[in-house]
Amino acid sequence: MTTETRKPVRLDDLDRNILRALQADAGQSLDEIARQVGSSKTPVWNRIRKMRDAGVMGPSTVVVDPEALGLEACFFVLIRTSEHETDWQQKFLAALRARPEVQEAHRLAGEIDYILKVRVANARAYDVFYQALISEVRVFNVTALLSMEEIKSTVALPV
Amino acid sequence: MTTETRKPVRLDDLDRNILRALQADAGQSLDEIARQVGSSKTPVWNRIRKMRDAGVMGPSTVVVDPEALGLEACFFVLIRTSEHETDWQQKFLAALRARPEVQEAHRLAGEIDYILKVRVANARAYDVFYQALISEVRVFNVTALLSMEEIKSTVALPV
DNA sequence: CCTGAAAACAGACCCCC
DNA sequence: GGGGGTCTGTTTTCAGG
Repeated sequence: MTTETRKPVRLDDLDRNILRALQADAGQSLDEIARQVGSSKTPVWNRIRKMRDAGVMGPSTVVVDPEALGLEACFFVLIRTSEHETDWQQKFLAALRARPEVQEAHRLAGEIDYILKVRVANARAYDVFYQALISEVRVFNVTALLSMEEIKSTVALPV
Repeated sequence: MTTETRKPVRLDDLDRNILRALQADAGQSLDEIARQVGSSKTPVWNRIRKMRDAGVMGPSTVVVDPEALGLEACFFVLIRTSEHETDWQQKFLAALRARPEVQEAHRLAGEIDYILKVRVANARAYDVFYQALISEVRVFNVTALLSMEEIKSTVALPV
């Protein structure tokens, strides 16, 4: 069993400023971040380490342009189901996690049970995904919303 | 005026493997990436530079745990509007881009015109956001879907 | 286009304040 | 807990095959 790091860390202004800088560009040098937040190398490094250990931030990643990979279609999928047994749910979650085209999956409150964000090459590829999904698990109703334009997409949280 | 980098770059297998490694952890050393993809430092570095220059990948970032920042509520907002003049649209887009709690905004095909993903501290904070938004621009119908559980959330695209 | 070495650089850890 | 220096490893560059 993996020990989930769940320490309740208090973040002060310096921590938050560092997070902001790292979210903007994680490739910056410590000196540069230190300059931006009005501090010096060592404190910045100590806080980064602290926040990493506490699980406040995950590993750094690069954001890749989907179009460069030929992923030109983005769907939001609204799912209603009639099944709510743990058994069904486990199977459904496993299916979602296994599919790399699913970028986000949330269980919702209210009439709609789940929402997915799915990135695929085109409408045809979405249909392949959809058929595969409903063959794995029973769902009651599925609505796919096709994105025409990505107005905004950011991984940065307001710090 | 910024020159939008829009070169159509062909990515071969080595490029894609490098992207996969960087998406998993952008903090790895070149040697380690080179080892993973079965190549050597310099070629890996050349391709990274090429892809950066071509805009295939953006700057590296860190993924921050929303709960650590006290952002415990996530809403998907479905918006219908009756207004479709460019003037209204410009104002709407500007409002979305200006609000840091909006993590994603897409213009959709079909009955629903827009979908937003909004991260806030709690339901109260969402209402503040919502009231502010509808006071800035007229919308016809708004449905907010509250996320109960984030089943999956990844920034990594299938490469 | 890759290999290997050399130079510039930044990250990790120290002691002192 | 922050300031500054130092050592180590990494990034970046470049000559050569």
